[in-house]
Amino acid sequence: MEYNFKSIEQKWQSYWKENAIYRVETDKSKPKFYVLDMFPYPSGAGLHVGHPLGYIASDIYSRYKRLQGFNVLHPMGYDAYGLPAEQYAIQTGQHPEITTKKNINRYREQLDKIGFCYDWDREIKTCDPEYYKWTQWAFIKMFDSWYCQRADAAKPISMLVDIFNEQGNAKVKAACTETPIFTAEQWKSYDEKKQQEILMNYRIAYLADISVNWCPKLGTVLANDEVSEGLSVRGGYPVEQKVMRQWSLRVSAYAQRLLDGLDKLDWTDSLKETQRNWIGRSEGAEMDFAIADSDITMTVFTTRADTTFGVTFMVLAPESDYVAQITTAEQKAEVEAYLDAVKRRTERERISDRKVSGVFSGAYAINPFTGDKIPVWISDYVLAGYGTGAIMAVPAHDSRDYAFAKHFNLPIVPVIEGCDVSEESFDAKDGIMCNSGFLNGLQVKEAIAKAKVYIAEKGIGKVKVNYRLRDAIFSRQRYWGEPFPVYYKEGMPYTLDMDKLPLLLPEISTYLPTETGEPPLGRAENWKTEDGYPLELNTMPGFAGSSAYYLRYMDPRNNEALVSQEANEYWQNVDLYIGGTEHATGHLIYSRFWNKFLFDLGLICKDEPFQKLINQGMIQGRSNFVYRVIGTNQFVSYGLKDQYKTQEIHVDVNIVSNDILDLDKFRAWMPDFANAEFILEDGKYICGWAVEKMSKSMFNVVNPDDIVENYGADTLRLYEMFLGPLEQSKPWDTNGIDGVHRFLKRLWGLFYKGDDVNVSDAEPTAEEYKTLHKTIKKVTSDIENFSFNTAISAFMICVNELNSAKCNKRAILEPLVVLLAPFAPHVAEELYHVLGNEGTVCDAAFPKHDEKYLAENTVKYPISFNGKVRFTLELAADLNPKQVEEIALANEQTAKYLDGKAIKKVIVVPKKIVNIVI
RNA sequence: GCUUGAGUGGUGGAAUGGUAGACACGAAGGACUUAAAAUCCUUUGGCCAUUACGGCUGUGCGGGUUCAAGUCCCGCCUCGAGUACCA
Repeated sequence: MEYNFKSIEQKWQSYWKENAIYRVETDKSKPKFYVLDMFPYPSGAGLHVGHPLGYIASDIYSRYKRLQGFNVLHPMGYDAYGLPAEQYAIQTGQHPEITTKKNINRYREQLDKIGFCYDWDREIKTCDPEYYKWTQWAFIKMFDSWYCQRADAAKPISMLVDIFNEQGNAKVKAACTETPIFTAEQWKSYDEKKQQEILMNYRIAYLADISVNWCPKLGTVLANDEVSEGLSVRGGYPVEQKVMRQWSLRVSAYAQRLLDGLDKLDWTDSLKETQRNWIGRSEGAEMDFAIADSDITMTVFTTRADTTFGVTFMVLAPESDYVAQITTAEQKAEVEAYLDAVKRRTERERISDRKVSGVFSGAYAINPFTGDKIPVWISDYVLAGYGTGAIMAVPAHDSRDYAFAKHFNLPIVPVIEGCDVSEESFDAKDGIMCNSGFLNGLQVKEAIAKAKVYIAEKGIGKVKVNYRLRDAIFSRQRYWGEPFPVYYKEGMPYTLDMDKLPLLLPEISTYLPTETGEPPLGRAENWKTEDGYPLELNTMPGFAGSSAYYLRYMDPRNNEALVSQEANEYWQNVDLYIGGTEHATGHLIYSRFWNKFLFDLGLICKDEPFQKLINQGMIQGRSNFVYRVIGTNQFVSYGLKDQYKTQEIHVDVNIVSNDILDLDKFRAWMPDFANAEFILEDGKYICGWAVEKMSKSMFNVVNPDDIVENYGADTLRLYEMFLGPLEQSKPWDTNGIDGVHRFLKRLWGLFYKGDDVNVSDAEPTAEEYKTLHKTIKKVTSDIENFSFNTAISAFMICVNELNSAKCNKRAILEPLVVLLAPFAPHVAEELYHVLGNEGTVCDAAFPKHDEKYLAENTVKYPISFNGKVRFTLELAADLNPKQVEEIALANEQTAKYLDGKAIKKVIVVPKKIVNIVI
């Protein structure tokens, strides 16, 4: 009987569905295991072959764990809010909800064909009011919380109010926006508005003035990605930096815990390192520099207090408040012109561009160590968001300061002995101090410590730990997002009561900002509370809904809580999380922050959400090209193209097979090519190819549906995994898929003779057992290591060996089928029943290998001389290294290769190699 | 720029510091077939040999450590991802 994947896959997919095979319930009798995929944003293009890569991997692992007796939670849902649906709505007028629903249905259809073991009863969508009720709830909790640094945890804001009432804020240690000191009496004397303003400085969700990329023409804020050279990518309109009042989340309060938490996680070192660098802890000092002839002092942060004697100028970020305070009348015009120019550059352009620019403020500061008067400059290489937005410049020992000093001819004073700063700065923290008064003669590290002590003693500043991690901007001037559960009374924000949640996203006529530049929600009618207070017009960003979604899967239909305590205590947190590395510094930081916040409130039991994390690589596209002879309608084959002047044109990879173009399909592909003529080689048109991003415009998108249609879901699953290591990015090339499809056919062939099942109950031979058990061993360890490609190779080797041995014995085939079930569940299920089993292969037990079948009698030792292998000896496996050495040296071939030379040393690596050093 | 990862045959890739190229695709040759498809067998890094179960060379580039390096160390080159409002 033929391997009819279509009927098999249909049959078992409906069986699984009808019998709810993959539904999962809390079951305290079994150990739990939680496997999660990063849920997708349902884009209009549907799934391409790259999307399921991680899902297949997690599916394999889930099925594996299940076969091992775990109660596996493996849910799926949709990150349904996003810009593309809104853009589409702006263009077409179609409500984003309709677009999103349509896309979700399409995704679901595509996912279903691949045979995943998701428990779809737990599906969530971030745009579902039942879900975003809890996103809004979490926001309210953050609004109602402050971060107490003594407890190192978030605490209720009511507790803070009590403290203010009793003792003011002098003794409060909080992660907060800088707030003047006040007493209890003063606090009580403040009116409601003033008190709210102060509390805002402490809230974890707070309003702040933030500089953003504002496009007046589009009436919206843009991401750095959406801006290029001062113009919006969409439309090409001017973009400027504008300060706007935005909701923010005090993520920075958690910087140290986010850093420390990494140590306990089972993530790759590189990902942890990325997060560490993103958080960017640096220990240094804050120092005050007085401005000459004024009572202003400027505070800077530095990690190199030791180099203060080398400070020859100061630099302010253009956005710094100090700029307006210190700029002199003479320099005012020049400074303003510069600020105006800087307004047109995004932060990223400022960071990556090495071109030096800046302007002198006219003011001078006093170096607190030397008493020298040094000029204060303004330049966009200093960022307002990091440190204090002002730096002390040490051109001799910082490359950016050096470039600036060279460009503007500012003095460069080295403070480390013997370093040459004529060509470049000396950035290393190494050497002995000079030109540095009381620090002279010290090692840099000692000098850093001594300078810090000096600064503290003299009251010049204080020792400080600074983090690069910034608070998350949480407002979006968009329609398609969660509305804030916030209303305004006398200009101050208040949150809605819980019983008013969810606050539903209102209908509006068009999805653009209003004429007055308000966000789209400004168009909503009656967008106010029952008491008539106006509601917030911004919506929440994409990461709002994706930060705690993993908790919701534990208890997705709970109306009383995000997750019940019982469900949370059973499922704990995610044991295995699979997703792309592009989320390393976004989602994976926000989620950890959000989770720690909920943990502080005692609502969940784990302070880290994702115990183990695997980043699957990105699947790139493999594009094909044809070569048109310029000015003609002739297309020349790849090998002959150099004989002509040609133009390279992308051609749809779906009409190309093994780089050979299907000429008729090509003519039918586009009207332009209907009359195409071809210059062939060997009667074929060979296409060129390149690896590029998979995208519609490159015509290199491969749809998983087509693969399933032509080869079946099991083949797709195996091939995606066979393509290469899970964590590496690699190009998709359908060409190799026949290999895994043939493997399934061969496996199938082991069970049948003609149309009849032909499985023998005879006892397998030792060889056959060895084949089986070595496969079990290899596959098991490969699954544990997420090395699915080599596991599939092991299956192939196994089937090839069984095929050569014409082995059709049940005792071999049955464990093999169960072993394969995580990878190719449909065919495994079918063959499991062919063997006469009842129920489902999902309830079988994962086979264990038995070492007794794997024992080797002999070992082949390569014998090498000075590392060069010359011949091989086959020796008994149970010899010890000494015996191996004796036999190897006594061998006559050894004597031949020694050629009378003396032996210096013999190295025997057991079961590996014998190396003779001569 | 900064952070982070990758570079091995015609292609995807394999290799706890121990015989580089497993497994698979493709290609070439052969068997079966009227023919094709499917299936099966053989060969397949390069160069030189073919009296041989032979020799040399070879993992982006340049150095180094080691009896032994694709693997470890130092310095480069190229490509991918992220860079805070794409998701």
